[in-house]
Amino acid sequence: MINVTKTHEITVDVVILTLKNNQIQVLLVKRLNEPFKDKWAIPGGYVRLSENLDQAALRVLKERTNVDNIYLEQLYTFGDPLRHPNARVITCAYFALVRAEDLNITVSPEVGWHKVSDLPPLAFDHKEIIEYSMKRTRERLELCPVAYQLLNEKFTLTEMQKAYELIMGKKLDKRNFRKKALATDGLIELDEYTKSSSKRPARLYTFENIKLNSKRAHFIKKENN
Amino acid sequence: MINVTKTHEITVDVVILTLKNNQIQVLLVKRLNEPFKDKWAIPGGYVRLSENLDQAALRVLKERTNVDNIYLEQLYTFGDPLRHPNARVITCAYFALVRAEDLNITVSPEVGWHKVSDLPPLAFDHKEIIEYSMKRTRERLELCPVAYQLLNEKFTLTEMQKAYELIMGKKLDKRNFRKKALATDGLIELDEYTKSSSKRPARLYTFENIKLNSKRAHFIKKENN
DNA sequence: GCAAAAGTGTTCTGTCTACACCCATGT
DNA sequence: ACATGGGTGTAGACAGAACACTTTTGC
Repeated sequence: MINVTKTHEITVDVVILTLKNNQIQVLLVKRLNEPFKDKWAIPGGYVRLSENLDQAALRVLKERTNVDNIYLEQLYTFGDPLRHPNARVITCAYFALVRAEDLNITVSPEVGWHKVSDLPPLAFDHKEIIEYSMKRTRERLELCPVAYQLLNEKFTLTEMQKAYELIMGKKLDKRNFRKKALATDGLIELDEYTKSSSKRPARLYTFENIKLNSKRAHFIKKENN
Repeated sequence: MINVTKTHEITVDVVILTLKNNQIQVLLVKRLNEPFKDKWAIPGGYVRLSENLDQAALRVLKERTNVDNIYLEQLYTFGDPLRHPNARVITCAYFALVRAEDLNITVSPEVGWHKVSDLPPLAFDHKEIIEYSMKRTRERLELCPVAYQLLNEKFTLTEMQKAYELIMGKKLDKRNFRKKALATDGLIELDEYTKSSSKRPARLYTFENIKLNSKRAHFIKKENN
C-alpha cells in the first residue's frame, strides 16, 4: 500500500451544551473563511503534535468558554471523505456540558448560543454531530445525573426536572421525579430557599462527590412515551 | 496557529472477536517490522483518501477474515502522542463480532486467534483497545442479543447461554436465561435437534430479522454478581 | 382571596431473582 | 441402570408508573 495518509488532517470539534433561557443551547462560531463562509460551526481546531485528543478538546473548550473541570466525553469520529469539500479532514468530536453560571464568554456576532431545537444553517456535517451529541446526552442521563453539570451550584428540584425534560424531550411526573432525585447519592438538601420569585419559595439542593458514569440505578427511563 | 497536522497519520484498527473452543478469542497478527517487531497486534491499516472510516474498517476486516455483513461498530479513537514510538499515529478503533463458522482464515505463525483471557505481549496500546472492546461488548449485550453474531446459524440455548457467560464473565441461571431468551423477538424455535452428542438431544434455534441496537428489554443485567 | 408554583404517598403492575427436580438419550 | 446435559415453574422482592390534593407565598 502506498502512503495515502499524507494529506489527511485531524481536528477535534467540541459540542458545548448549556442550559439558558429554559432551552438547551449549543455554542457556535461563525466561519469567517471559505468553505462555508458565514455559516455557523461548532468550535474546533487542529490536534497538536504534543497533545492527545482529550487535551486538544479541553484546550478548544477552554479557549472558547474559559471553563475546565467539566463533563467532557469523546463522542464519535467522523471521517467521510466528502465532509470537507476541499480537503480530507477527519474530526474527532467531543461533547461538553457546562453550567451557564460558570461561563465567561463574550458573545459577539461571531460567537453565540443557539437553541438546539432551532439551529441556523451549519457548516460541514455539524448538524449531524450536534444531533448525535444530544442522543448521547440522553443515554448518559439514563445512567447518571449528568444534568448537574448544566445546573447552577444550588438549584431547586423543579429546575433539575426542567433540565431533564429538555434533554429527554418529554414531560416527567413530578412526584416520581422527586422520589428518584432524592434517592440520588450526592444530592444534598440545603437549608436555603429561593426568594423573590413571586410564589412559594423552593428548597435548594446541591451535588457533592458526583461519580459520573457510575452504573447506579437508571435515573430516568420510560414513563409516558 | 501553525499547521501542526502535517505529520499526523490516521489508521483504523479492528478488534475481531469470535467464539472458539469455548473461549472468546481475538484475531492477532504478528508484527514483522519495528517498532514492536515480533509482538502481536490487532489488524489495522491506513485510511485511504477515498473511503470513510467504516469502509476502512470493513476493508481491514474483509482482508483478514473474508467476512462481511457482520456486527461492526466504531469503538473509540486513540490518539496519545506516545502510543506510537516513532510517529504520531491516531487510530480509530472498531470492533467486530464474527461467527466461527463463517470464518475463512488461513492461520499461520503470523496470524492467529488468541484467548482474550490470556493475551500474548501486544504492540502499541492494543491491550487497552482489546479491553475496551470487551467492555463495550458487555454493554451492547445488555441492550440487544448481539451474541447471535458469535453463534452458528443454528444453535442450542445452552450454547447461547455459554456465549453470554463468557462475555459477561459470570454464571447465569439456566431457567432465567431461557425465559428471557425465549422472549427475545427474532428467536425462532426449530423442529430440529442436535444429534450424536452423547446425551439427550437439544432443540435448535435460529435468529431472524434481528434489529441490533433495538432498545428492547435489557437482556442480561445483574443476577448474582 | 386568588394565582402560581412547591410539596407530598399509595397502589398497581411488571420484571428480576432465587431456587430443585424430572427427562431423554448413549453407553 | 447410570451418567450426562436438556428441560421446566413458582414465589418473593423490587422498581417504575399512574395519579390529585394541600401548602406557601406575592400581589
